[in-house]
Amino acid sequence: MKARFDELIHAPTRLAIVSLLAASEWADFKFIRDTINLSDSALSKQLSTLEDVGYVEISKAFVGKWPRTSAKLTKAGRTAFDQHVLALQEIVAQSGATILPPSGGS
Amino acid sequence: MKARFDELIHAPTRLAIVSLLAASEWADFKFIRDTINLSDSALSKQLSTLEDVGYVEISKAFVGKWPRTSAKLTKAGRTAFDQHVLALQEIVAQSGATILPPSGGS
DNA sequence: AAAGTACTTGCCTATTGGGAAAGTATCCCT
DNA sequence: AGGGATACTTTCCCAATAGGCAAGTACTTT
Repeated sequence: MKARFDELIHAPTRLAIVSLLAASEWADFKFIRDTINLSDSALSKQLSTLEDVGYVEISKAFVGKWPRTSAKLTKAGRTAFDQHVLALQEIVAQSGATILPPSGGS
Repeated sequence: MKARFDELIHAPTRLAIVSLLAASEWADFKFIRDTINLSDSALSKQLSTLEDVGYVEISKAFVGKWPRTSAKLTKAGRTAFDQHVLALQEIVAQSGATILPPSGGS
């Protein structure tokens, strides 16, 4: 896998979102918002951004009577994340730190 | 060592600078500039920023007749970098990736 | 004297991220 | 039915940031 630094993923908030999604299959809005401690509007915008570039898939389903928005990494999103982690590995490796790549693929 | 995400270090350009400095004792201006491919002004400003917060020490010496500006991580800078790497480790660990901390101290 | 080295500083602009608040749509409660 | 709540989305606004360019500083080479 080729290492590719991804500015979009690197930004602190999106790094938190994407790595959270990398750990879970589907994560819903409230969970993400509360986990990374973000306002509704900020999260909404970041998810739209990530969706626009094809890194996340958004699902809007009704659970009972209530709408629930969930997000999941797309294959492209996971690849970009994995590559970004590799890029961090390369950058940080110079200092003596080592980053091992994700063990789980998509 | 406590993990602490550092926004200042996280920014792409400064992450490149700091991890470069983490690998070398002293690095001089031209070397950093050419390695991370930055303009003089941009590097100058970033080094000033890093110096202002106490993460780098700047040395201005004359080598022969020519001035040479060099930079080195301070202890605080190295600590902040190490802690930031740990913070990345924690974030990324959720996804199945593993980051090992730097092996070499200051 | 003119030009080059080695930066630094000021000016400007483009982009970004986030909060606040209003908007949309639906639902629960009284 | 009206009021408030849930679950977001969108608009408005602002503050911070980064980088390029150009000018400035200080000294050297030709």
